[in-house]
Amino acid sequence: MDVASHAVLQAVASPRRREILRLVWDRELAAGAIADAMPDVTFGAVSLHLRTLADAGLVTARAVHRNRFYRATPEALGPVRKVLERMWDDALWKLKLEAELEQTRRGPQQQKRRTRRTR
Amino acid sequence: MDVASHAVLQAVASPRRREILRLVWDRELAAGAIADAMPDVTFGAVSLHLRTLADAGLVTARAVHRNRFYRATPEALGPVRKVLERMWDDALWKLKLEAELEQTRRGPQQQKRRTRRTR
DNA sequence: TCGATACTTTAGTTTAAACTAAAATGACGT
DNA sequence: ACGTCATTTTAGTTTAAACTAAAGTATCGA
Repeated sequence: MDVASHAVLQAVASPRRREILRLVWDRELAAGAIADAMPDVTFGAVSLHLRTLADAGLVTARAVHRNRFYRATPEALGPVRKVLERMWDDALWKLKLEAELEQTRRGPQQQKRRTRRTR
Repeated sequence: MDVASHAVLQAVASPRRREILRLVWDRELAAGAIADAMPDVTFGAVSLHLRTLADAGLVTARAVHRNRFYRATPEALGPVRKVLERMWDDALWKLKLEAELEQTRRGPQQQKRRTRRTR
């Protein structure tokens, strides 16, 4: 599980981002048009989701005049499919996971397999 | 995108749960053994993750004496793979998404495509 | 160069997720 | 019946994500 695949999994885990992804799946659409298609959320929020999707490689942007046209890059889902398929036989997965976790560790302060307090 | 697929995507989006999933991918393991393999998190936290994974259908539990043995059910990843593959041509996906979003909507209070304030 | 348009970024708030600590549950041995 | 063991659940806290409002950036037309 590399960093890129993690970003893709994170991206598609959000219903909101899947909604956006669906809109630009088979056509190019300007950021504003995407926001208009989602009346319950602000333009700013949509823009942030687009950035998340772009960082994951799930969409690409093309600037034309003042517009930025977004479109899905379905190829990006390929690697993830493979990750899901190969989880079980990837010998390095565990090690990669550990490196990945190191950045978000929190760690317990006291209790760890605590013996029940005699009351 | 049905509820079940959403649960699976949510479940595998977490590095911690992928770590657990990896541990029980090719063997049965008791909840305690899983917790022991993850020294930086409490038993309670592991148990909650196991529940999330079980709700998503990614693991199944088997009770033996006082132990509960968990094991991954790789078949559960099949539907998700298909979802990722078929996103683009699933005519119902958009409608399903809308139903799915209705439960987590927040909605803007004022601003929506605001005309810039004349200063 | 000024103002409008199209979008992005920042700052701050609210909501949800992850986690800990401790109490609760349930099965077993005695 | 009681205590212990393995695990789950609850309650409360911390961290991260989603969102809004507003400011910032860049491009275009007049």
